[in-house]
Amino acid sequence: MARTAIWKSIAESLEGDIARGRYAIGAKLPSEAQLAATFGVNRHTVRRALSDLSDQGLVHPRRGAGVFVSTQCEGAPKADYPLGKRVSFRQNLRAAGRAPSGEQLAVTTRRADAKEAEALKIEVGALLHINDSLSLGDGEPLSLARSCFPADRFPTLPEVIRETGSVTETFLLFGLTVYTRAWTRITATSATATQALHLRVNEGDPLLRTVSVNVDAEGQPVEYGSSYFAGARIALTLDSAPDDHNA
Amino acid sequence: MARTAIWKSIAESLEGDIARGRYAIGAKLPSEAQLAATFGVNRHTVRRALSDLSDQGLVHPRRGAGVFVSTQCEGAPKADYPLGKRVSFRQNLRAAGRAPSGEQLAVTTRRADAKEAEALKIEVGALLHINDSLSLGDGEPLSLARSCFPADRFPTLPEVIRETGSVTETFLLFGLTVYTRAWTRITATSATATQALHLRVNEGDPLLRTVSVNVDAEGQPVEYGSSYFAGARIALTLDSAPDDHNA
DNA sequence: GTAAATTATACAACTAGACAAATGATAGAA
DNA sequence: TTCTATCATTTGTCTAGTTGTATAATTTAC
Repeated sequence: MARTAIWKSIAESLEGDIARGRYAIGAKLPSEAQLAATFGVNRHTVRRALSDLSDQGLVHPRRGAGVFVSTQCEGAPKADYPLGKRVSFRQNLRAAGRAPSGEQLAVTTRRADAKEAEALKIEVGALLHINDSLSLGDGEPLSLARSCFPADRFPTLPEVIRETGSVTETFLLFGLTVYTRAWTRITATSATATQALHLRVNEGDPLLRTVSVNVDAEGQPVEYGSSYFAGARIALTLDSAPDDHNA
Repeated sequence: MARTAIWKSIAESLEGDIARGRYAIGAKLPSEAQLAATFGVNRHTVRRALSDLSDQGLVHPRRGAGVFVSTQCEGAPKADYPLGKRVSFRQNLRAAGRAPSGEQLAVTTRRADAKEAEALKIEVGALLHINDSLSLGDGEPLSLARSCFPADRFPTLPEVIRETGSVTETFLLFGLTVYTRAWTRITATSATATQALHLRVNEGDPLLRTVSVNVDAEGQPVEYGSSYFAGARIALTLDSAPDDHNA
């Protein structure tokens, strides 16, 4: 009788509910057990349907927590992220037509190791402020970033960045209006379990890793940053027009 | 295929931080709640990780006080991120498909699809010469490159490039001495079976993909290229020194 | 009859929330 | 100063709920 599979009709039903706004973006669907009860089927059948929605990118499950709506329609295109001399995450995203937002993960202070010291041209063991954050575009996690700042130059940075939540604004409050990217290194890596969790991708999925240093007008390093981008959602772009695409 | 447990990934991360000296001996780790927030997991999952470190003797918890580092971990060297060779972006450009050590894979001619036509600013269906090549450094495969050229501008390109094996030289023979990169897009992908074979990596390993267009002095596109770099062996670097082309 | 779809069961991994127990800091009183 | 009470923070423990995975039995479609 059922010429269409049960799971498929369930998937379509849920898909309709999501598209119709019955479940808002970010909302939690009823548990698999509940759905199974209301549809009158086995939990695995519901899981098959949810797996389909998950493949489409409509929902995103979190073990132990539930299944959450990620977007109302599928197939969002990759966001272009220009790497120029002046890089502002928020500006870049707005230019790409996506609403930027950020999530502060941790602000810590510790001593610099050799690599960090070299990049920032400070002494090994000098104090660093470190800001870990997750950046989102349209609610989708795009990049996981760690920025290191020399503490002697930005002594009160932890409080400031906790308030502003933005590196650009923080620099502004320290009177640093002009800074440019000195260099960037780009590599490809695989997502670790925790990275995958934050970026909402699967473990082992390809990530873009950028490591970069920003310098002020005098060429003094002010930020040493390392970011992981979800490879499926972001394309880094280089316009090698010698110009500054700026404001 | 059992994924690595989240708690294990967290344990490894903390272990690395301790080994790297981020947390000194006797230092107090962030509270379980803080760690849970920064890792984006439940406190119990962090506790599972800490319990592992505690079993290893790396840390010791004190109720009401915190978790403290007991010893520096000597085992588990935990290679940071093997960035591999550092190849300057310009070198990569020269090397991409035109290094003398490169290996010619195939030269074909066919009609342009929509994307290629747009990139090269030619008609869809116009003839293209396509050069597939593999470039090596120190005998290691570094990148797998495909370059597309408009056939009407370089009619005899297949023979020429087969002889020279170099795009730069080929351009030279066509009287094209000055050309610059118009733009580059960088994404992360997973290696397919055939790509893995050529690049001598494992299927599914992360790759860097660059797509770019070279233009002549008049801004006319002359080459549309796409390269796959072995993510573990290559780091693309961007020096945003004031735009000097060439050395 | 066979293969696919669905059900059934069990357990592992993770989340959520609540509460108890120990600690560290502060303020006030003797 | 010294002691004490208090409070916020932190680890320890417990219960319950949710998703992930593995195995096997049963029904359904062809």
